[in-house]
Amino acid sequence: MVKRQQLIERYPIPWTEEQVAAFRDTLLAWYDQTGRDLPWRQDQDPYKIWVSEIMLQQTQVATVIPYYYRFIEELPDVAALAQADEDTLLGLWQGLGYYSRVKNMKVAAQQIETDFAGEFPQAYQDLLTLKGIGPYTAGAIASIAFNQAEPAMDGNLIRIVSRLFEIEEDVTLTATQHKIRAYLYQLIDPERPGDFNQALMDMGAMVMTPHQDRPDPHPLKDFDQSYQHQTSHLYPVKKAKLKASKHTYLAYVIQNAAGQFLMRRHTDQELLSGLWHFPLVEQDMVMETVSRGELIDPLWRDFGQDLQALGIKNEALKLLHNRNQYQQTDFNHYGQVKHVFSHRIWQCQLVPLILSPAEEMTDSVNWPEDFIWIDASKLDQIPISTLQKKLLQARLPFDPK
DNA sequence: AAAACGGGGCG
DNA sequence: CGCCCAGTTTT
Repeated sequence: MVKRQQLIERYPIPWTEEQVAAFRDTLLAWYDQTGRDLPWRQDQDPYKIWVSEIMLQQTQVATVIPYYYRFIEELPDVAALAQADEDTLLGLWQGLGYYSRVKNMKVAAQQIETDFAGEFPQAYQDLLTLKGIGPYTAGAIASIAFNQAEPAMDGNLIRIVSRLFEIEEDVTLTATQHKIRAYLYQLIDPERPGDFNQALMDMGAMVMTPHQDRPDPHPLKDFDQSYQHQTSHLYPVKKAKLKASKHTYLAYVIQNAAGQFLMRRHTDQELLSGLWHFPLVEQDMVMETVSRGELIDPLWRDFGQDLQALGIKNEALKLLHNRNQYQQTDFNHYGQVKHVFSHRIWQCQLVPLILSPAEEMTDSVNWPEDFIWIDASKLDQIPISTLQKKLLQARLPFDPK
């Protein structure tokens, strides 16, 4: 945990004191006039703040309100929650989702009884020790219930600050969140920290929304760099996460009569280039049952040329057990391997084949350099990828070790 | 620091 | 149905 003073020194806010004061006044004036009047804003009972914050983590305000009333009526304080039985809790939570969180709340209530003598802890660091309370909820309770100048940094506050200052760094990075937290430390109104946080939450939910396509004038526009430049829609900057695309592969485990495996070195154009693998062929759909042809054809389509150059005839490739139809369950028996790259996910289905000795080889004229037959005992002498190691670990009808 | 978790809501 | 969300927990 980086200390507050360290962060402020590392990231001084690029505003004058007058600007900061004007920002607070503008924000709180808007909140006093326009902010939402919500049930848990009636008083500063930390228990009620806590219950509402946990509920709001997962559901919209309108949905939470009836649940909130019911919960508080049934379990009005920490002591009641600490003693509540599981069925009561689940009943009160039914329909909200994330049921483990209400279980965490009961654990936290018991922590309050045992670790804090039943007195709701006030210090941010103490709040963090409670099950289910992380940085956001600890900040919300410390500021709203106990008037401490702690930011409640949720998605709303991150979005607003990133727009105000046009923060170009990826907000998913820890360093960027530190910078935003540092700015919030300097912005938060020490006189009304709870209202300050709730004002920003309301602003984020009602005005400076995520999909703010048309940058309307808004109450904070004079403080909003992204409004001045009409760039609000560009913030917050998030890592262009190439959503990992999913791909299915058949991994052919081909063994000859001598017990050697056929392996292929990936070319420069491929992923994992230079490393040796069982021949892999992408498959765009997985079928319930496949005929021999449906299983062998993809291999032949991609590598038939090479296999012929190796002296392998199509007919010499036999499915294990020599069956014509393969059920999906047969596949499961041979195992699958999942491999995750940063940008793609490969699901590999092992396909064990044997090369029929009787019609095994013809003479090879020009041996393709990218293919070898290799003894299982020598697999550790060639460079292979983690994926290939996983394939070797997968359940096979024969033991490659 | 990154991944796992989690179940309702959404396209 | 599969993906996404937004925080906490776990590794």
